Amino acid sequence: MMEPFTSGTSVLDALIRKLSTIALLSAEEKSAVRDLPVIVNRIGAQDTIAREGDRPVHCVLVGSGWLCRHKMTPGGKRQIVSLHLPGDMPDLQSLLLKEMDHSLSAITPATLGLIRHDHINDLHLRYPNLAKAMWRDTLVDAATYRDWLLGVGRRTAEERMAHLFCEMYVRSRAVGLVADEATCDWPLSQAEMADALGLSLVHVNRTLQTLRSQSLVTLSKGRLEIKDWDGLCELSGFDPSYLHLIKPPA
Amino acid sequence: MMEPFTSGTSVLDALIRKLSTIALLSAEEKSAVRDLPVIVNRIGAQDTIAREGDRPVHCVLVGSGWLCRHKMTPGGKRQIVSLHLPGDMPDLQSLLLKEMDHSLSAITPATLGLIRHDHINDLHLRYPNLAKAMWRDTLVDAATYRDWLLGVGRRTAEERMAHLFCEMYVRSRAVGLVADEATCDWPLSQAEMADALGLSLVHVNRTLQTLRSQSLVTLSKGRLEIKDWDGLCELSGFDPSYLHLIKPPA
DNA sequence: CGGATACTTGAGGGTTGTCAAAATATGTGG
DNA sequence: CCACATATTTTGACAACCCTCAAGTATCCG
Repeated sequence: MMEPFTSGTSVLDALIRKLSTIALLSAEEKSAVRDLPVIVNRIGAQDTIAREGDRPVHCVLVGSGWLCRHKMTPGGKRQIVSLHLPGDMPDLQSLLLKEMDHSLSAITPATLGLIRHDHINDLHLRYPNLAKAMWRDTLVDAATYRDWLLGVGRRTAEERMAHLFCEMYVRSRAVGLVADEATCDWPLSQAEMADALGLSLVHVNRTLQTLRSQSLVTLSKGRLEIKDWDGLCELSGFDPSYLHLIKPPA
Repeated sequence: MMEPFTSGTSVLDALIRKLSTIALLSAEEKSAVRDLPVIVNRIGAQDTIAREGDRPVHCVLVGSGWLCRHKMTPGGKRQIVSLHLPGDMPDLQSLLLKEMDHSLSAITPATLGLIRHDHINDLHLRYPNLAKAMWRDTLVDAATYRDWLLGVGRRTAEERMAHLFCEMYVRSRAVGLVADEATCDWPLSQAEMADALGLSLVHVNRTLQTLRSQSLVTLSKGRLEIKDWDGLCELSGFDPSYLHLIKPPA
């Protein structure tokens, strides 16, 4: 499923594919992205890439695998604040926010492209439209936070979980990770889902069972299968406009 | 407390003051901001400035008063996702995200400066450093969302409320709205606090009483008085680094 | 095959929500 | 400046959703 990258080209292709879901790029801009100097790195599941307080000098580009950003309370309770798929640059903000206010870790084994800040800054000077595309990417991130806030604050456990399934499925499909029509990767353990949804592990397990019993989804062997898309959307109130995709899902 | 603005100069001064809390601006850049064409507008408490689905052509700059961004579930439950003080540009993202994915409303009567998108774009072309400052502003916004997510997901009602008091007090002070040492404006009704904290109105009332009974804060006549700053920080686990202020609070 | 991880189930309790109504504050027109 | 209407805060009672603790079962992986 995840073939190794021998050079940086394919991780950069993932970036181009991702940016193309939210902005129009010219051929010249695409080739400028492909020419970025990038260091390819592989990391294991659960490895941490950057911690709260760090001052990264690279931006991380996801080539394969899922990543998450998370924060902890002083009491040790963890909240996952975002999930990241291939093509995402989960710490683009470190370009301008020097000190990490959260941590970045791998959910699965992952291939990363490390791109030095100065190379990105240089790219932005030469291609202002790419700077805009990346700014827009951080704004879509923020829009996603807003939606998660609405979920954690005002949606029931069932609605919230259904909504997360909808979001990750649509995002996976947007970047070409959905081959077979109604399934996508789902590498999150129930404990990780709990941290992303602001629920306890036990309650995640029970909520999942009720979704299964309504024949909305199944989850097994790291795959999510959506059995009733309309039902899921109906239940969760999912509306993809907050993802600001250029080509809205069908 | 809120004197009227006869021209756009003072609303733009608020913007300069705000941007200066998160970025260094040269004298030339400041005067370029002051020269922005701006339409000054006054609105009443609870008025809505932009709704989900709108496509604004202006950015809104807060001159005086508090604003909030909010979203609703299909079932009609509301979540306030951010609060905005004078100097903030709460819908800067509309420059690049054409369609609003949330609504923007006034908490109090407010003075607004409306700045056309093309004027801001033009400013960014001429002063790339100002573009960076504004991008940084949107990233601090995102950092604040992350913290609110941690709060709604993993903090108790008491911790969450105490944390909000800490945040708004520090932000008020950063932009010069704290004269007298331990108080600031607090125009939120308990119903609005409920929507911001992801709690019910009744529970907000009871949580507030326990904070009061611990002599941590008092709230009356639209003012917040902090009686025990260290206690509040201790209880809520407040750490202002997520606000990314250039000059951290004392 | 064995140990670790992940998932599942049960029981009971606590934080928070809902409903309803009373008390207080706020605002406005006469 | 008062009187009344309205909004806001407060209180009580009860229920629900979700959490914690604890233990058992399945699954993965070397």
